[in-house]
Amino acid sequence: MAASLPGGGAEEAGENGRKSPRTPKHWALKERLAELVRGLPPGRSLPGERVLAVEHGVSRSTLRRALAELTAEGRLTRVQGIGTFAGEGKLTQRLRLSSYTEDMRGHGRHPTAALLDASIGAADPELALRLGIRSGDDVLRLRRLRRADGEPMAIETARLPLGRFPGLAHHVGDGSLYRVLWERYGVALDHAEETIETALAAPAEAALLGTDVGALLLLLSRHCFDTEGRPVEWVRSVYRGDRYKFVATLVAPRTEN
Amino acid sequence: MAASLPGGGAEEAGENGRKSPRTPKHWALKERLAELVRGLPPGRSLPGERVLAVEHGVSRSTLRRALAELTAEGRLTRVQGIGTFAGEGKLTQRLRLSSYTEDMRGHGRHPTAALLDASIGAADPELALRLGIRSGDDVLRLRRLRRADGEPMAIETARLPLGRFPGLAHHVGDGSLYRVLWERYGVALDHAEETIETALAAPAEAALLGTDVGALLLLLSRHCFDTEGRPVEWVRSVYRGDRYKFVATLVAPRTEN
DNA sequence: TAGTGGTCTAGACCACCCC
DNA sequence: GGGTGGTCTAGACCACTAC
Repeated sequence: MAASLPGGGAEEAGENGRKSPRTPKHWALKERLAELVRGLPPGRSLPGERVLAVEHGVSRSTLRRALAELTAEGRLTRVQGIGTFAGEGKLTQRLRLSSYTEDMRGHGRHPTAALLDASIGAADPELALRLGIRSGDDVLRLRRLRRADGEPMAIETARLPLGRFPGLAHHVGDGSLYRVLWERYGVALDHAEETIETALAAPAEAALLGTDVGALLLLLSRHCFDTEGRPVEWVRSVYRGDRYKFVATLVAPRTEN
Repeated sequence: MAASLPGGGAEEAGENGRKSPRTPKHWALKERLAELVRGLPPGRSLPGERVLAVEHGVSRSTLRRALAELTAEGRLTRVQGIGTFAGEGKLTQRLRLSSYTEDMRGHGRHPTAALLDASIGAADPELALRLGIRSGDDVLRLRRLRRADGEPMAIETARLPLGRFPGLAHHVGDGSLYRVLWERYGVALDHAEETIETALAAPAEAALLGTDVGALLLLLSRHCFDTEGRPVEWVRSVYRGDRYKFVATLVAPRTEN
């Protein structure tokens, strides 16, 4: 199978005569490969880059750009030294307090959380504001790597005001932090403000998540409050954009027209 | 100012002797440029690519990769034929039913919505399932381009079952669709399920949004239901990932321990 | 050693905008 | 014409994995 792609030049007249947007070669190639991948079962391996480039009549760089886009979309998985494989599709996680474990179980996946780091530091002014403490106060920083069936999925960095939770560092493990807050300190979470945006993987994150540097991430920032309205923690989580999507239920305001 | 970057080769011993992740040149360069951009007011222009590449002792390709990452993060804005400029930061939109207009006004922005297309087609099996109709039934497809202060921000494609809303195509304009549904058909939205994931800009989307092909997007899919639990519309929206973030309020379940 | 993917380079050429 | 950013190429070299 060969057949080379049309050049990047303008062509094809859209409806009405409105000029259609230019389609770069890498995008046309991406769509062609997407069609190919669609017919493969997840995990099935593809030919090497050099072979694919020749087969489709493009340079390796152009081929790599198309593959990078498919990888970002979760349609391919690539491992250095091993090969390129058909992707597994995205997992859906509900946007709510304390949901990772249940959602993964709901998908028939085995979730684990490894504590990467638990350290104490001083709050900078911004963090102090968020946690309702004074700049310089002690803050406990917990860093976890979440996996599903052993596959790295997300990095979660939580920060809590240590003044409210003395000795907390000795009580955290791989289990539920919220359970510890309730059982040892009598603090229950009430609500949180969570923002979602895109981000790119820094080298350290890429290493932990097993992605390339610059890979697409979903960045979730969660600001949690207890039943008295006091801030309890500030969590920054990055999820693999190629493996995750989030779902929320929206309710119409009562005073709707 | 010059000083070239360290090569991509392994080096530097991290703390403890744990091997630190390799930092590619483009990432180191990105961080260096990010520092530079941080000191600039939004809209301030940067030197051209060729100049920057020489200044930092890298090839134009590597420089471009660093600039692409900064652009994806919203820290730079680039326009072909014009130049590269410091970015404006991200806007925050609340995740709720019917919020774009109010949220933009809340930011002091002037929101507009242009109707790109209103057409009638037959539902494919998947869409029919979502809209609670039979495959092949008429579906109204509405496509809007949303802007803030004239800047393209999102493309919204809504699909509604025409059987429930006869003549709807003649009553839609640039105003609120939900208002029309209520005033002419007595249908009020009750709730929706909204999923959020990442996506890349196809050529047509890139042209409308003024981004490059392959630019980072946030893809929101909204499935709306009326007060009787019947599906009312299916909306697929793509927002510029470099300009947007979303925020939701999460509430703890009552039975939380 | 030989395969895989990942990085970086130098240079050609194109599309777009403004003068 | 001469500036900007965008695409594509050919090739060198690196890092990782398997045998």
